[in-house]
Amino acid sequence: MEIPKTYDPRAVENKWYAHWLKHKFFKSTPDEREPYTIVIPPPNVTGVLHMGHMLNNTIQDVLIRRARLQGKNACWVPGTDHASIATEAKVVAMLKEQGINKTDLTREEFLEHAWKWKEKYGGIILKQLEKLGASCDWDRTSFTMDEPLSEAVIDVFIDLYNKGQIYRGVRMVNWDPQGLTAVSDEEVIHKEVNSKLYYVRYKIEGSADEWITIATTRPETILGDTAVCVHPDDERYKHLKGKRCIIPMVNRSVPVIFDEYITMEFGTGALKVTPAHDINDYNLGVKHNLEIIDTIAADGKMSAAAKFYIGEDRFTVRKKIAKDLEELGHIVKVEDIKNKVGYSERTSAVIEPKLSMQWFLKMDTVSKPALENVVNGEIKLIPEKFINTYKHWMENVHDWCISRQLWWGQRIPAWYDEKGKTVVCKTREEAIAKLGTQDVRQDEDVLDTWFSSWLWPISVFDPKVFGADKNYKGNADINYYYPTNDLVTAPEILFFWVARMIIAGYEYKEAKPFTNVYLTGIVRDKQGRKMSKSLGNSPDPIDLIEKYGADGVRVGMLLCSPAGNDLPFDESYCEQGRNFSNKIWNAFRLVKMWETSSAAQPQANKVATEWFEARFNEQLEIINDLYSKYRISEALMATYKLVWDDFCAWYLEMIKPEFVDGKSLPIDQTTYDATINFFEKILKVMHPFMPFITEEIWSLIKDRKEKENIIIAEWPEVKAADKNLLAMFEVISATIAEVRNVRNNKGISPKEKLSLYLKSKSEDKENLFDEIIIKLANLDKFEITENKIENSISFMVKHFEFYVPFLSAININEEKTRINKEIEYNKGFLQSVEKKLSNEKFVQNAKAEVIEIEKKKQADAESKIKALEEQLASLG
RNA sequence: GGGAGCUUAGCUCAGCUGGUUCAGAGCAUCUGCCUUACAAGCAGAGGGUCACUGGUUCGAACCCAGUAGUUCCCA
Repeated sequence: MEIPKTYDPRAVENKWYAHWLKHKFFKSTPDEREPYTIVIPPPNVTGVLHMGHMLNNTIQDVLIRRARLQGKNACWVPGTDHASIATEAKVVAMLKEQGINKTDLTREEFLEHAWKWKEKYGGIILKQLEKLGASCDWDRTSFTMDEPLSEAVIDVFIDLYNKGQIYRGVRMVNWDPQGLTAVSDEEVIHKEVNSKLYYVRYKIEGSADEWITIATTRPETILGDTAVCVHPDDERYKHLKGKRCIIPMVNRSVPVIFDEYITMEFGTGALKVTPAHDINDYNLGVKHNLEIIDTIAADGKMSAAAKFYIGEDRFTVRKKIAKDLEELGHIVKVEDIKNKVGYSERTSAVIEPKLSMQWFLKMDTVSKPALENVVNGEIKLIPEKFINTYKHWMENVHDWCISRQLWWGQRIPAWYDEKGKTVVCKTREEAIAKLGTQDVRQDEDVLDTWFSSWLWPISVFDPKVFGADKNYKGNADINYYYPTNDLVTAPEILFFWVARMIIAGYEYKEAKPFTNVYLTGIVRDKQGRKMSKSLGNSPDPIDLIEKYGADGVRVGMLLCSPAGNDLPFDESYCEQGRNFSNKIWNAFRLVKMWETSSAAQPQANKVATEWFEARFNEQLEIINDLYSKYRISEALMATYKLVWDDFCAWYLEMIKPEFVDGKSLPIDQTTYDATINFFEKILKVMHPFMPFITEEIWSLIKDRKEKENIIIAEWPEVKAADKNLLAMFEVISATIAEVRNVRNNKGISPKEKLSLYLKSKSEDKENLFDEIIIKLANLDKFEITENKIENSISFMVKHFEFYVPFLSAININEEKTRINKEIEYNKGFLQSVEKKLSNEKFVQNAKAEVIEIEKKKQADAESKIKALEEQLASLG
């Protein structure tokens, strides 16, 4: 059989993914095994796969595949969320292209278009996950607006309303003038920007020429001012008590009020108060009973109440009014200033604080168990540093604005009669009965998308949990899979989503939704910028997969992703991943090429197999431990080194048969069998990271039965590792490296055979497995000598002293310098050890073991120096 | 403005309760090799006053205080 020299992932990956699907290896149904469950953070239905998804889902797949190998009933539930704002915006844009205005459609017509859009484009991202190898149970694919899940959302709204946790009220909300909806506090991104601070003077009412100067970054809101506020202790303004001033342009008389809220040092110490357009001003307004004049309409343009610039955008007006005030003589000065401005997470529009009627969920009581159970470790955040952030947020949590002025989403089940009387119930019929009139109107708004996805870990298994029947015990799925095990997500949605899922878990299942929350880093480009579509600095993951193979990209992603740390992504990591694929592929080619013989197993091969067995067990234990701590990138690195260094570079080289007359000699059957067994084991350990290539090699390395696939194989068990053997191998490998070093330094070809002598009186060389050293160091002999060898290069490994004799004369001076340097180093070291040991306080305070160690260091250094000095003397 | 974290080799990161031959790994770099598994490779090597300053200690990358830089969260 001819095996290509380089591994080609393309054909292999499609083939195996189809095979896994065909045999339903990803499918999970409750049984007697231990469950291992992950629910996917549902990607946005409008989304296409980006590097963040790539990282996130690779980690989930690694965890799921390993659990599956460990014999657990692994269930990874996929799905998408309906992303109300983003999707509605997409659909509106699409309709616009077709010449249709949203405002010309009825709600039902619009939703019909939206659903069509969803059917057409909504599945793209899930298809892309297949390319990556994601082993989700696709039969369980959920969507937050699926009928049963939507019903669950409505049930929850009604339930919380009935419990008095949901209320409706006029509040200052974060208004997105582009999306034309309120957004929650968490959806506002504050950014520092360069602004101007305008100093504007207002005339004191009834005075000839007395003024009060305020400072503002938003002069366009002057038209809505209903007071000017100063600090009661401010000497500059004490005389204005009881006075009023005149708002320019609109010529409105407003009071000068006094409040300790004011920072005297900022600006002039006098604050203009616009209760309709600033949350702090709003609070002042409530306190001082001020008039509220809403001068900015929902679309960010000036309303009729403003009286000027009606219909013009707030930012245009900012420039115009500054100019007009200047002309009227009201501008005192203008300064440059840096201030924070809120932007909508969804549309990037500048958020406008706006008073409006919204629905809120009270957070104080429902959030209690969610705080408690993270602080006490019942739910673990990985890395732990996020507990601080989480705690801080939960302790200062605000009520959650859950209504959105959109059509795409679950419509709020609140009904009003013509007088505005409100009932909350599931159907119009119920509402009619309760309100006692046919004339009922349902609330126009929908619920925040997170108000769906906070139920996700429950609703994907059993949406009926939220139903009215309080005695409902749950279906087989929820009782088996819940609580789920791990959640893998980005820290940016810790509050949006994670915290709220925990709240819902305790509220509706009296149990946590998951045990571990693994928070990944943010994928950044080389310059440290977050990868985003708008910056165009993100590679297309699908292109990367084409180029390096899914296995290569998976490895590449994980190599640079310690938990919770951002990862500055670079394609070269994928290259490293691809190279790793190729390495294991070629190891496979080598082994596959061998023919076997019935000859007895040579001693060297026996030792080699025993060593690798020990090494494998030692490393597997480390790898298991790293997994248990969710140190995934380190588990990968340990796996990488086990495969590349230990298996390929050492083990295979040790047992590799010689090439004679253009043909490999056969290998003995015992060693061959052991090697295949090792190969299978390392493939299993690699499989979570590199599912495709491991499945391919697994299928080729041995005759397999139908459905005998690595994806459902068993994770190897750790057996005791022979510590002595491992220690001895350290000496062997160091010896081989020293000989190779001699070659390199002296410019001797690797093909030229050398001799090696060990200075020893005893027979301890036997333990050094001479055959292996002879083979890997390319020696013609390896012997014991009682005396030093003339004209040779010497080196030491531990307490062993070696000689490599030379036919040609060696440069004595060079050797002397080298040995002297080494003596010097060892003497310096010895000195530091002796200094420690002669320090009374050290001897008194240090632990006995530590002192023992120091004494051993002393003895070792002394004997080494002695040996080196003898070598030096022998050089004359 | 308040809070949290980070700063170790050119890059990305390890370094457990302070104590094994004067800090480890991968990549990158340099040198030599196209040695019939792999040049997407092999063999070897170099590279760090552990951000800075001070303190505690017999002993500090690790503990404490301060300074600087940086990231994130909240307002």
